[in-house]
Amino acid sequence: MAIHTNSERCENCRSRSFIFDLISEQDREILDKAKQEVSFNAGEIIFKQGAMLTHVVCVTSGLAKIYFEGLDKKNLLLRLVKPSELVGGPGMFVDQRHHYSLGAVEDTRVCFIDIGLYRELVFRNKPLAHEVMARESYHRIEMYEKLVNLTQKQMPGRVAEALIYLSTQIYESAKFQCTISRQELADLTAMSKESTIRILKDLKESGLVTIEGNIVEIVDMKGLEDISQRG
Amino acid sequence: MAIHTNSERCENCRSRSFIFDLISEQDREILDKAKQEVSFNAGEIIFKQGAMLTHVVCVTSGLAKIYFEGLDKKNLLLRLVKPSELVGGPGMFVDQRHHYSLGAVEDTRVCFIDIGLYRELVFRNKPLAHEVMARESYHRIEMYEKLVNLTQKQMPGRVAEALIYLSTQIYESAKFQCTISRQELADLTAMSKESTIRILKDLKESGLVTIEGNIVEIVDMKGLEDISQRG
DNA sequence: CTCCTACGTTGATATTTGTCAATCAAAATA
DNA sequence: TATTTTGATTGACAAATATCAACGTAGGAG
Repeated sequence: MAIHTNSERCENCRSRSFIFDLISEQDREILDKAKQEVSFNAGEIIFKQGAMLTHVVCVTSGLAKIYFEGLDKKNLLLRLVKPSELVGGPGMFVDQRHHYSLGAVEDTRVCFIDIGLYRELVFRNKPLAHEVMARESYHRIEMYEKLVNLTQKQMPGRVAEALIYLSTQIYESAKFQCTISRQELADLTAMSKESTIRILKDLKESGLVTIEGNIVEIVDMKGLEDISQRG
Repeated sequence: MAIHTNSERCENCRSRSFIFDLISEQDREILDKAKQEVSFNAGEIIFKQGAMLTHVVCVTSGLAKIYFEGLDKKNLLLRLVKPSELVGGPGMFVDQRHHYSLGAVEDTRVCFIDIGLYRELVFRNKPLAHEVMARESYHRIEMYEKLVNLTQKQMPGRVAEALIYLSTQIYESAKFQCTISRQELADLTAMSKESTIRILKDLKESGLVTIEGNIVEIVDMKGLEDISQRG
């Protein structure tokens, strides 16, 4: 972990958050000066469930995971976070604590934004307030769907779903280097690492995907969607 | 289902929503005139997943359930809603659709509030906006916990958890008449009806609860909490 | 270079959980 | 009253899934 005081100006940052474009000129100036860019190595924790929520975070490069630490050290991977995405944390308006952890999957850079400032920005800029509300709601909808996936689908459906998610939402390609580990894939689908591996093997043998180490290619997207939907 | 045009004034309603107390005098007047009280019989649907989101709903008497309709007609019961609780629906700021259904568990009365009006109230009254945000966030936190409960605990833990929830949050008594059916209890814990019944029997035989039909009494709360926490 | 550790993989086995079928009781209907 | 119908219950069984143990492999530390 290293702090970069001389980080880029938001204005020129290709991974800046949507918030920058929904606030006043003056607020942009303030935000630009206040942000703190920090880089994390793969595997490091960016913020930790239970800790005080002092900042929100914008990922500027790399890949991070939002995960919930459950029973017996078991983690539930809620979603992955790509550059330009803002991670707030629902504790912001509740108890000033983090209710999940954020960890670096790959080497990752993030900008920290003070929570007090962020809150002010939200209440000072109506377009931002609308957008924050909409995104909050959107994530809640995603959550319901995740809940159904994990409780009503069995393993092949969940893994198929996860592969589609990785391909379309995260790596944005039918063929991708899967930078999350098998354990993390297991945490994403709420199953054991061994079962995850076995299902991957099955999908491979069915000819729906090819897998060489962590290089994954979706060969038959239609077939994969069938499995995902059937459950 | 029957419409009551001459329903009580919000001002005198003991089950009015928190929103009434966070808006201006004039807005209270407007809200009072605009609301439409409707009563539903047990089992009836108040609004349906997928339908256009035209109103938010405040439960004024009875008991309702928020549930997600998943695969193969299987429902996931997200939470129960008591009088004075407001049910918005996350689609409000997204796609104007309901992303879950609301159903009457007992005979239930609700007030419908036009979504356009509600939105205006939220953006016109800052205290309300804060509160709505806070509640939205709170539900999201609950969601994470539910996700862990359902994916990481096994059946006895889930049922114990559900009974504690019913006792402390819903019926507010150690001994209560469980007005939700075994099927609904199964939907709440994401398991089959038969398994739910078996676990209830186990808990009864362990002396943690007594169950006579739908009268449930928690005898050993500590023991129940242990089972719930252990998973 | 070698050891060590973390990750991936596989097989055998045990546990958890769901499904199916039958029965019973209570409530609704005719 | 007789008749459905619905919800609750139980047992037997099958399917899904986790756990345990063993082994390989690749990368990092010394």
